[in-house]
Amino acid sequence: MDGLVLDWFRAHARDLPWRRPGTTPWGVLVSEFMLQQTPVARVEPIWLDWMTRWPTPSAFAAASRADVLRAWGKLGYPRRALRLHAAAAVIATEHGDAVPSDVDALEALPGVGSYTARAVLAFGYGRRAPVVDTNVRRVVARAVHGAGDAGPARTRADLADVDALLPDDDATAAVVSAGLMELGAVVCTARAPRCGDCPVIAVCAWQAAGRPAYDGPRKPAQGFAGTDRQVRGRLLDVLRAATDPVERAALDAAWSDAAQRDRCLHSLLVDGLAEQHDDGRFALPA
DNA sequence: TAGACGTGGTT
DNA sequence: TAACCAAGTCT
Repeated sequence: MDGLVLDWFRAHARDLPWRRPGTTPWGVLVSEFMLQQTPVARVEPIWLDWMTRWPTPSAFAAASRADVLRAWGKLGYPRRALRLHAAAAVIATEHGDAVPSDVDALEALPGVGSYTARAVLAFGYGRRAPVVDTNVRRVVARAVHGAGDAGPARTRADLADVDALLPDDDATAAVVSAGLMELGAVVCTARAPRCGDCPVIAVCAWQAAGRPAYDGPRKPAQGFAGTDRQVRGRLLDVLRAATDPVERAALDAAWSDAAQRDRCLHSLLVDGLAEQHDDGRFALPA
């Protein structure tokens, strides 16, 4: 299966900015942070701007958190921006401004988990590493296990499944990893897989089984309207848009439920996404 | 370990 | 239209 994925990817890979020659491991790390739970189309312009502005970890670490959060814009989950900022500081001071190239050092960085660490190894350093994201888990669930979808993560088993698909050679394995993700992203999609365009259809266990429907547990629907996440987003939007610290009244206007608003404002302060000045006004953190 | 954590496009 | 989905991590 790896050979099929390899040939298909070489012929059909999307031209994404962070895949272009010359992208540094730092550029890859930035892209992976931004792509956590966020679609490619929304990441592209922000990533381009980011790399021009902050081409190295140390350059980025020197920026203020307010500048970082404004540059992050409405990418979502802004705590990722803060974690990337903290990770850059560690890289600059403890790793000589070079993104680590071993799993343990990478996973020790804030905001870097099992997926991101291996993605950096594979796409930043051309190394053989089982890269397991939601796309790859779906591809493996179908093509290897014949299931309709992936179901809950089985971390160790997922890593082993993907590891078994990778060729020995580092450079080739890295491309296969990119190919498996690409396959899940553009062909073996969650809702309406384009099996007619699939390079592994001849060896796909799901296809062979007659494409049975997924029968495992469904992840609970994640609401948004009315949640603290929405309120935090509203409050942060006010702070991002303001050039000067804002009065509490400006934040009060962003959400009518006072108790929820206060709770969310407090949580933003605790998370380091906002701060209160001595005069009582609020702003993005310095 | 289940749930929190942003945002917006698609079906 | 409401629900689903998008290159996860942390607690």
